[in-house]
Amino acid sequence: MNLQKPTESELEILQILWQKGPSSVRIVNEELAIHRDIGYTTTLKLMQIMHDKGLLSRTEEGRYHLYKPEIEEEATQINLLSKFVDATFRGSAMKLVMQALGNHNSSKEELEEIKNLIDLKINNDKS
Amino acid sequence: MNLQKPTESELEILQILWQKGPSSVRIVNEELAIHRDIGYTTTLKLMQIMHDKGLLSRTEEGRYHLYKPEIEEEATQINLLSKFVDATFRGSAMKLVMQALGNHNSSKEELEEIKNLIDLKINNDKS
DNA sequence: ATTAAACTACGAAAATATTCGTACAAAAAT
DNA sequence: ATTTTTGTACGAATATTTTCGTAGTTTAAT
Repeated sequence: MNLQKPTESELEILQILWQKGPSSVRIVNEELAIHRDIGYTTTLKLMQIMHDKGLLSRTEEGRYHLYKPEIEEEATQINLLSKFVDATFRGSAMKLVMQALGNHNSSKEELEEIKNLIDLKINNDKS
Repeated sequence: MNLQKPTESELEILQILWQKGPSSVRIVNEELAIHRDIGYTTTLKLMQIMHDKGLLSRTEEGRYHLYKPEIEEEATQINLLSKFVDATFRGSAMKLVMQALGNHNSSKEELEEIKNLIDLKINNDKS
């Protein structure tokens, strides 16, 4: 299995690929360039490294390559979240949740959704 | 203000100092050494660098130094959390909360506490 | 009064991560 | 047919973070 921690740059690239689906280096680079200064060959090199590591697979489409993630978005999020909770909240997921709820505006609908999830958990624990 | 992102090692040290209060390099090093292999001078250097950056202040207590954090635990958590949500959950704090609730066992009491927090938020938004 | 132990300071090596230049190949435009 | 554009490959420079060795100072122990 592949549960190594991607670097920050790698995560940026993964996000783009998870969002847009299999993409060429050019597409990814254009997306990255919206947020920061980055050269084409830098993106290329990063994606080649990720390919070497097995984080991305690729297929030749004519003269360019299409890259796609080899790790799943949700599994990766869970993995990173668990490390983040340990490092930043000394393992207290509850503390993190409270902070997240306290510091972000969220709609009534979202909040109700979370309440439902909690009720579900409470009821599950009963049985 | 000081809201630069501490490195992983720096965060480990901050956690120890937040937890145990002002401490000497030796104390911090002993704590770090529980979890991983690390030499005394490595910890010393890290703490000196953090002092240079203004992350830690120190007082001479006889022949050694007592270090203490110059940034607050909660403010730092909020700062890191916001960056983490952006990088890992593309800004969706709700997604993060759901994952955190879904993947960590938490007591009925804690869950009730969160429900209360949510109700509070919902009512606040009404007024 | 020597020696050993517990410190700090600091340069520099090692490990990681990021960035980019240059070389080269293939396709598209002129 | 040349030139320009759009790709890949890859070595190497930079930047950042982590690690530690060595030197030197002060205190404690023999």
